[in-house]
This record gives sequence, C-alpha cells and structure tokens, in this order.
Amino acid sequence: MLLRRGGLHQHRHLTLHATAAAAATTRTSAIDDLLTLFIPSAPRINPLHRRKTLARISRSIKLSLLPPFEPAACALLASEMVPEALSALRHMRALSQTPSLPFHNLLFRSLFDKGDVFSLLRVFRDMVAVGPAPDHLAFEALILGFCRRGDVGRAEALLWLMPRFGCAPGVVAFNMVINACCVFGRALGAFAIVCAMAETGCAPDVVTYNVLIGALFREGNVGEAKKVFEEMVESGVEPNTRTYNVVIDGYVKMGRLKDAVLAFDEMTQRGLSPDCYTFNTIVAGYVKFGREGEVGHLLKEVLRDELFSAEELELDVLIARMCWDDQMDKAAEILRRSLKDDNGTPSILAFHSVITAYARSGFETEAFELYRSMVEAGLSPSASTCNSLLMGLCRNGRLREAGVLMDKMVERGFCTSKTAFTILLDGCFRVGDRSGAMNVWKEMERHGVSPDVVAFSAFINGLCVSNWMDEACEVFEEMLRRGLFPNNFTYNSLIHGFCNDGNVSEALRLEKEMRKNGLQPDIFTTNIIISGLCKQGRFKSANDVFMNMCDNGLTPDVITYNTFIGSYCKTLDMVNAVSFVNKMSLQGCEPDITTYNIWIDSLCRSRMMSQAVKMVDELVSVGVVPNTVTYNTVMNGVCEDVLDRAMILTAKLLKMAFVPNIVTVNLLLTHMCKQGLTERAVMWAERFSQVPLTFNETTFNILDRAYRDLEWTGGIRGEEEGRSSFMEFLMHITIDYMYELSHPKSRSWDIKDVLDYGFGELPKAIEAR
DNA sequence: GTAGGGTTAG
Repeated sequence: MLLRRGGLHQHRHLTLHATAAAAATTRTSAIDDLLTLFIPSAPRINPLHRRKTLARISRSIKLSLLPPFEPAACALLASEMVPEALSALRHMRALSQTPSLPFHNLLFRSLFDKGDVFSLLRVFRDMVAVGPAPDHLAFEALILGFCRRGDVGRAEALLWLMPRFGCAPGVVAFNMVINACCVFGRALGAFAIVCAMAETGCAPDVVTYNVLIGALFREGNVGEAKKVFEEMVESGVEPNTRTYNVVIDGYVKMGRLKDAVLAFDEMTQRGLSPDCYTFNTIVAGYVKFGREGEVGHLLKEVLRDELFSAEELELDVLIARMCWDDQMDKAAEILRRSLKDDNGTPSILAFHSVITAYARSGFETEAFELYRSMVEAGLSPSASTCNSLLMGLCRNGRLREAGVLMDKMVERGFCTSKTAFTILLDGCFRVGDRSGAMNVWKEMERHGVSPDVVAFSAFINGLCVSNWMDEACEVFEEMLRRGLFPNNFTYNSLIHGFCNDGNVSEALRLEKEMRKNGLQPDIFTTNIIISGLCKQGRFKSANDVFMNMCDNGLTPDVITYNTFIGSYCKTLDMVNAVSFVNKMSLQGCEPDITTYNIWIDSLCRSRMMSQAVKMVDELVSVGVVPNTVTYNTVMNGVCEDVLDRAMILTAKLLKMAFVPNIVTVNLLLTHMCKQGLTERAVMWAERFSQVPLTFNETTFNILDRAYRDLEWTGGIRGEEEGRSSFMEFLMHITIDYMYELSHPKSRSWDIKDVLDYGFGELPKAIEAR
C-alpha cells in the first residue's frame, strides 16, 4: 500500500535508504529496513497474516545467500502479496540485480492466479530485454497460464517464439497448446499445430493423441476419432488408461453403452487397469440410462484392485440414481448424514450430482446450502460445481447475478469455458432476453472460445423458441460450415421450431435428413412431430406416427399421451381423448400433473365443476403434487362459475399450489372485466405494474379492451357484491405474493456469499475422493 | 491432457 500510494519521491527515498542500510550495516538491520519497505503499514488482510509474512521474510533472508531482495520477494509471493513482490522486483531492477529464473517462474504463476496479465507481460518484456533469458520452464509456465485463461493466441505465439531463445518447444509445450485449441473448440487449429509439430521433428506422443481423440468424440465425429486411434497404434504409440477413458466417455455421451463396454474390455485385455475416471464415466452412463443394476460385474473388476470400498460405490450410485429420479431432498439428506457419521467422506461426485440436480430444477437455495456443506467438509468445489450454481441462477431468471458469478469465475482463471457461456446463453433465452443472448454469443467469441455442438444447439434452440427460424437456419448452416456435426438436440430444436411455425413438412424433411446423417430420431423428435401434426388437426398422421413408434424401438411416454389427450380435448373430441387415457393406463404409463391439469381444464370448460373438484382430490390422494397450472386452471373455472364450494376449494389449492405467475394475473383481470368490474381491473393492473412481474401480450390485449370498454360505457355497469369481494380477495393475495417475492428478505442467501465461499484458494485438480 | 446432466418435447 505504502509503495503503491506513496508516490515516486517517497519510493526513491525508501529505496536509497534500504540500499544504504544493506550496504553499510549488518544483515539484521537490513532486514528491518526491508520489512518497512515491503510490508504496508496498514494490515492488508489481518494482523495474523501480516505477522506470518514478516516472519517468513525474516527467515528467508537469514537463510539465503542471495541478495536480500529476492528471498523477500519470494516470501511475499508465498503470502499472496503479489503487488508487493512486483515492487520488490522493481527495486532489484533499479539496483541492477538480476532476479533468478525460478523467481520469475514463481512470479508468473502468481500473476496468472491473480489474473494480472498486464503486469505479467511487462515482467516478461523486461526479462527478455535484460535477462535472465527465459528457459523451457519459463516458456512452459507462460504457455500453460495463457492456455488456462483461454488465450490460445498468445500461447501459440509463445510456442513459435521459443526457438529464437535457443530452446525448441518440446512435446509438452505443443500438447498444452493443442489441448487448449481443442478445449476452446478449435479442432482445426489443433490439427494445424500437430502438422507443424511433425515438421519440427517433434513426434506426437500419447497425450497428443488422447487430446485429439477426445476433441473428435466431443464433436460427435466417431469415424475420425477411430481413425486417429488406429493411426496412433500404427505409429507405435501405445494407448494408455486415459486414452480408453476418453474413448469410453465419448461413447457414453452418445448413449452407446455397448461400444463403451467393448472399449472397457479391450482396455483390460491390453493389460491396462481402469482407474476412478473409468469407473465414474461408466457408472454415470449406466445410471443415466436406468441400467445401474448391470454395473455389478464391472464394479467387481474395479474393486479387485481395492480402489474403492463397496459401500462408497453403492452410495455414489444410489445418490446419482436419486438425482435422476428427482429425489434430491432424499439424496441431500443421505449426504448430510454420512458427513455427520464421520465414517468416510462422500465423494465430490456425489455432492456435485445433487447440487446440479437442485440447480437444474431451479432450487438454487438448496443447491447453495449443499455447496456450503461441501466447502465446510473441506472438499474443493470445481469448475463444474460453479457451473451448476451458475445454472441455478440462470434457471431462476437471476441473470444479473449469474453475470457477476461468471465474471468472478473468469477473474479466477477458473472457467472461461464453453460450458459457462452456454449456460448463460441459454439463461438469456429463457427469460426472453434475446439481445442479451446475442451479447453472450459475441462475448464468447471475443474470449476466443469457439462454440461447440452444445453451444450451437443452445443458440439454435433459443432462436427457434423465439420463432426466429430464418436466423436459426443461418446459425445451423454456420455450424455445418465449421465442420461441427449436429446432434439430436440440434435437429429436435429445429424440428420443434418449424412445427411451432406451422411448417410441419419442413419439420418432416429435417427428420429424414437426420436419419440420412446417421442419427436416430428419439422420443423427443417423435413427440415434437406428433404435437406438430395434432396442432394442424392432422390426427390421422399423428396416429400413424404413434403406431410406427414401436417399430423404431420407441415407447410412448407420458408426454406422448398428454399430447394426444390435450389435443383431442382442445377440439372437444372427448371420445378420442378418453380412448388415449385408456391406452395410457393399459400400457402402465402413470398420469402426471399435466395429465390431470388437461383433464381438470376440460371438466371446467364443460362446467362440470364438482367433477373437477373430485379430480383435484384424486390427484392429491395418489401422490401427484398440484402446481401453478393446476391453480390457474381451477381458479379459471371457479371465477367462471362461482359455486358454494369455491372458497373451500380455493383455500385447499392456496395451501398446496399457490405460486401465481403472469397467467394468474391475466385470468383474474379477464374475469374482473367479464364480471363488469372493468374499472377495478384497470386499477389492479396499475398496481401489478409496480411489482416485478413482466406483462405479456395477453395482458396488454386485456387492458386494451378494458380501456375501450370504459370509454364506451363510462365504467357504469352493475356488479354483484359477493363476486366482487371474492375477486378483490384473489387480487390481494396475488399481489402480496409478488411483493414478498421481490423482497430481499425472502432470499436466504446472496450472490456475495457464493463469491466469498470456496473461492479462497484456486481449485486444484479435483481428486475423485 | 482425462468425469461430474452445458442445449430438446406436452
């Protein structure tokens, strides 16, 4: 602080003072002077830290034979006092002392950790100008730092600079840059470097091949990945455990479990032993596809080497399965219990699964609580866990805070990865912030992160959902131009977009194209097409698709049935609607809350309110949880046709499913207007515009009509006392809910908590346990 | 240089 704030004069004065002291007096008094020089008078963090640093500096200087600045600077670096260490370096330069190479390498690492690239480049420039000449280690430290930050351009430039300093880049340096290219989605750049590498007489090693194979799998390019694998074996490079881990992961991600297991077998036949990555990858695949029962024989293989205890494995598998089944509370409870019992810490993986499951479902508070327990248990959160927290914020529409977290992650050198950008991009589209999404896309490119298949798919999906089909198609073309292989997500998003646009024939053409490209249309594709056909009233074709599903190895699921039931209900074709309800139960497919909501809605529309009431009781009795749609549907019926039981039913639903949204407000406004309470409706709309709730097109249409209505009638209409007070009551509780929601007190944690928690130390490589 | 639900349906 003193040095940075004190101005040039004071700075010089202190320097001379220290120098004179060091030269004239004993070593001990020089140490005292140095301490005044480097350690700011005001404590930076806490007194304890300061004392420790002073002690460390004294000790370093006493032990060292170097001129006293360098050990002092090293001690400052060890205390994370980077600015002070930089000023120590300036003193050395001013005294024409040459700091050693190891000191420079240490400083580079600290500067990367702090994200201070500007200082780093300045130090490097000075180093090149006046020595010491950078060696292999210096270059590699710099290249690694730039690669971690995603600055592949600088990393590659340094690579080609190395020969000019008398040290030709080795395979390690090449691999770092090649890996960075792949991580940031520039497979082409990676290939170019591999070629250039061969020209310099440096042969690719197993790492080079592993990185390339991984990148190709991530692109979905299995054919090319296999070719590179063969080339590797031919050129005499032996595949290792990591090679197989990459291959197995690639297959699992594509749902090709059979191929994954074949690779696993091949691996063991080669005498390679699977490690924790192999295990986690395969188990994740089995659990994901609901086949955890079959993992047993593989586990035995892994357990033979006693890498894991059976209990630990079972706990992980159990927790992963629960998360897939949306039973996060149970999983979290088990985790907390096993922490308390103190008999073995649950794995990071287990924590990660639950945190992510919570975040995905929008339970950000629970996600954060668990994150806190994880950090308290001494487990380092990884970039993946931070991404999950980011997703939690995005799924709750808290984009601004997500942006803050993202900046913090980038600042930490943590994760300038595609994943975080993709989450943010998707988050923007979810809240309808299209220009925000465009900015994220640009920002991603600006960071030198080339979008991959997932990022492109998320972008295309966002455009499709916004009904910007022309743009979506353009982006799709761009994706193909970049040599990326579209996957099911990509096609399904486009097909959905065209169906919503009423262009089913284009959707069907895309489905054909998908098959031609070797992709299997899945249950999503089929449901989307069925829905599209139903929307067009083409029930015959929709039924044909339904009949053919089984031939393609697909089983209709609850969404398929709901689509048919809902579509038939909409056209008042109750005969066919009932027929699909029967088919559904015959197939043993359980109705979910949407099925009930559809059915309750059509009962309400047919003015069969008492039946609707019965249906609400029934769904609760079978353990289905009513949601906002249930509430809105029933209230719509209640407002339409007030019956004696309205208050009881309302009270019941308020207790179970009162999470009002814009649809709730719209339906209340509509009914107020319908009941001649137009003036009150307008008054309430004004009040609702004061709370954080975004009106949609429907709201504006309702209000347009209301204002016109008031102009015509002058607002004089009869009204029934009972109805009016009931509607007023509903309006009151709804706006109260919105107020409470916007009140910061209702949030149990703040984004600041996340940033201060677990960010103290730069995450190390995460151990599996 | 490796994992961990980044993106899809009613």
